[in-house]
Amino acid sequence: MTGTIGTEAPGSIEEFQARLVEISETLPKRLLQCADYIALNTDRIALSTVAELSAAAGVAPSAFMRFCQMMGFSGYSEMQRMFRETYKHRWPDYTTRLENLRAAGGDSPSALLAEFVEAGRASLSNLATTTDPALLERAVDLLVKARMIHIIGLRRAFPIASYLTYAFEKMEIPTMLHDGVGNFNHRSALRPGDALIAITFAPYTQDTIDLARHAAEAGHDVVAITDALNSPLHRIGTLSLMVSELDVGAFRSLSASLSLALALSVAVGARRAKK
Amino acid sequence: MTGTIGTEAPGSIEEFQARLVEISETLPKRLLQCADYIALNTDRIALSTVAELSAAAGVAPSAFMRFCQMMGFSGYSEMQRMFRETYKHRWPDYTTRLENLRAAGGDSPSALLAEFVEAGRASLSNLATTTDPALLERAVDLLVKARMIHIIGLRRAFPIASYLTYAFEKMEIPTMLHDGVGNFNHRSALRPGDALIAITFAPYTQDTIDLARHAAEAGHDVVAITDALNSPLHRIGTLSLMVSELDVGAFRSLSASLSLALALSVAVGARRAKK
DNA sequence: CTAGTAATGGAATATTTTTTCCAATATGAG
DNA sequence: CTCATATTGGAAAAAATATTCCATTACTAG
Repeated sequence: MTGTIGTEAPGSIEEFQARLVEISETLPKRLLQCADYIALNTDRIALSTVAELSAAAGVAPSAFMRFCQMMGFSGYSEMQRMFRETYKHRWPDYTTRLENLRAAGGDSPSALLAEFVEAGRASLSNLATTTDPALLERAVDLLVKARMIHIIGLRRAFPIASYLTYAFEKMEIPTMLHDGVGNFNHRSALRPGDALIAITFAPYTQDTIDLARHAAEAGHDVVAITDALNSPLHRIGTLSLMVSELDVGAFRSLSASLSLALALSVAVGARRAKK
Repeated sequence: MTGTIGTEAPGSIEEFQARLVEISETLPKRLLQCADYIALNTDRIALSTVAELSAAAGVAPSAFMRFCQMMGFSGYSEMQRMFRETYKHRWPDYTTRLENLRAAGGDSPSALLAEFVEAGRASLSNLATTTDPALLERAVDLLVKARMIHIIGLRRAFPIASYLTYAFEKMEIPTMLHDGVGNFNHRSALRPGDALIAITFAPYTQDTIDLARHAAEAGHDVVAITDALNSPLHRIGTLSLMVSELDVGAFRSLSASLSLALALSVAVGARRAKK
């Protein structure tokens, strides 16, 4: 038996890679094959079985098994678990985390700020990895064609609606924000050729849904910005853009939603300016 | 047996999502629970076991199994295989995906999105490292004491002002948003013991500065959220919190400002609830 | 209220995947 | 060349996981 005992299992991808380099020096042929393959295909570990990986690396499963042990894990499962956990942790559960914080008496404003910053960063990464460029492109197309752009987003979605309005206004694109002031019903302001951007997140706001439905039935293009597949807007809208944002307690940082909205509006502005 | 036969299994995430929406209409309670959970956590399928997912969705494993069949798969394994295959090709790795987004180049929507995402992430990191915990703490103190919290933030700062208002409202803290609707001047609404949160970034909005000055002169506590030392608010406010946000072209992502605002309001809410 | 049908949860079974073990093979020192 | 030791591959055992089946419960129409 070759000495492996006494070494801790890597707890992060960085540690994993460090260890990989370290042991590569002293590995026999077959195990080196494993190491080389893994060095190039680290990200396959989370999704593949030993059988698949060993076949791809050109070694027997049992050899691969030994490789895992040389890396400091008890076996393949433990190694895989590390990777899966890491990938899942991109999406931590903030509600419980916040409760823990509070329980530990750490609900100082700066601790809260740290949580919001974290949540915001995670939401942004997630937005970058899940957004479909083609869909975004199509949304821009619709809005470039529109004679006038109507915007609705109430309560939690209101900051986004208002920032969109600000951005369009600054680029001198005809825009109307349906803000509900005075409880006036402006739905008849939608004229042929107009488009609507509707924004709502769970729990969905009825007025937003109503206007979106009305617009869709009247034949307007409706670009929906919402949070999930089962959102009512998804069924109504001509096209829906999905943003999932992490909650911290009962609140959402909105970072991702705002970035998406802004990218959308600036792209529309740029394309219009070209004409 | 309920009719499922004859439907092809979804072969891509898009098809999967379409089918999910489609069947959601007709699903019984438990299966709907599965659908709702999956709608929000689609990306977990590739990495989790039925046992984990069903537990997370709050249903029995067998119910989850039936859900998979309703989706058109022979079982969970087949469904999972579809996701694993998809992810093998485009693994949601932040750096790679960001490059993909950028690849479209120029002012394409996805390249812009990448810019905003990056700017947002950088601004958030910067916020976390530059914010002074003691200052934040003092701001919270001021606001906890206040009889009523007035909020002003116009134009570019309006989304932040409105989200603050939303947050305070949800926590049942007496709040008034000075939004400028109808050009009414609500400055006399400031009563003894009230505090003001004033938000403005360069180019500074005159109305915001005016109200802040008025409030300060009348002896109210003014918490300023602004962008630089030379901001007029900085001289006026009792206390000012600084956020520097990166620009993308002429626009700002607002991620950092919103996170700061939210942390502030939640901290105030938490402290008030304790009393 | 009742019968009939659909939905549900849990336990039993089947399948896949991991892990261990051992005999066969290679390697290197003397 | 030979022995001692290290390495390897395959097959059997163990563990984890998916899937089916069925008794029980909840609905619904009459």
